[in-house]
Amino acid sequence: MDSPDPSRSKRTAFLLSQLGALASARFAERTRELGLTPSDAGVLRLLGRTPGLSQRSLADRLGAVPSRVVPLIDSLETRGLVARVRSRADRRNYELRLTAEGTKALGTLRGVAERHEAELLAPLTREESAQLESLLSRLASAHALDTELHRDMSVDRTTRRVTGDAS
Amino acid sequence: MDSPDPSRSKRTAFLLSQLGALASARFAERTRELGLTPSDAGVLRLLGRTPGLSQRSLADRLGAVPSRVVPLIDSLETRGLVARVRSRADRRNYELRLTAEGTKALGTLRGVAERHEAELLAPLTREESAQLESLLSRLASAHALDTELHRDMSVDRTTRRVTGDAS
DNA sequence: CTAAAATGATTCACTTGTTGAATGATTCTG
DNA sequence: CAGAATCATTCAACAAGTGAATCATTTTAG
Repeated sequence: MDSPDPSRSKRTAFLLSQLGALASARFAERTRELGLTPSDAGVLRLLGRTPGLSQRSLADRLGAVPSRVVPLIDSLETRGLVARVRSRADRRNYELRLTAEGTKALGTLRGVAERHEAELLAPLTREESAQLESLLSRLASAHALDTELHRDMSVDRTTRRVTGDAS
Repeated sequence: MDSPDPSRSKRTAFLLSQLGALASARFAERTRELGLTPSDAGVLRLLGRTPGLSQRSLADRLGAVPSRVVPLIDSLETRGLVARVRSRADRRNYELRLTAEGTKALGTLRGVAERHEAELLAPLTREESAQLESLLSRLASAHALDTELHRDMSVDRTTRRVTGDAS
């Protein structure tokens, strides 16, 4: 009717959403076969990189709320993958660490992630994959989706409190 | 420990998930300001392209289950954006069409989608954006994420029924 | 040093989005 | 015409996630 060229642009964002959903769904399938959720995987990865984290800081780095972390760690602890030990320095919080089993699971998970990536990028050549990664990487950092979710961003918590008072 | 190069590859899929989630969230924000959900937007877009669709075929193209389509259309009908008229050929199903208001909303939505896309791709040059679209496009079609969600795929329903009997 | 504020973990009630099974009306098949 | 299939609908159930309230502990201020 009014637009002679509906295919020009304006579908990249849509493709990004679709492919992102596909990637997430496939990854979820794969982790589910290991008895893990994607959130579980995120926790293991984070604790592998930063042992001794408290639930609060884990929540921050995960972009989650503390009350959500509780059942997450509960389940991992029950299955013997993560251990809660009270911090001797500050007995309010735990120091979360991977158990030997947890470390093993993390290893398995890395393999899964690699196969997942390989499958997803199979239609592209090595060069194209590298190009894609470079482009996505730039988008991610430009949009402040840093390596982990909004890293520290201690502003957030403050803001939340302040606006909480204001409303 | 065992891997000397943790940054080699294997994060493209992760980036894709993250950026996809970001794109979806931003789009949801924008549509919410119009009083629409992303699902609403999908329905309007589909009915704009294919008027007279039944709820069943709409569900198929949306990748949703029919019972989910009911409240979706209910809400759009209540707001006067979509009309249900009984098919004279087959009085079991409706023919769904956009009202004048619905068509207007679809127009607004197209503008929103364009601004959304522009904002998302702002960090890239025109060339790079085109490159990205090309790569994503190839990934999408290679993974059978065709323009719309799994197009017809009448196999799906059959399979579901068959495996339902088997289990 | 002690009272008040802040912080970490936890619980709980609640919302939201989604699903599968059962139902009624209509149409198709043999 | 009788039975199977199909469309729309309702409903109960479910998972994920959130915010508010609570308790123990630590920090801050007077």
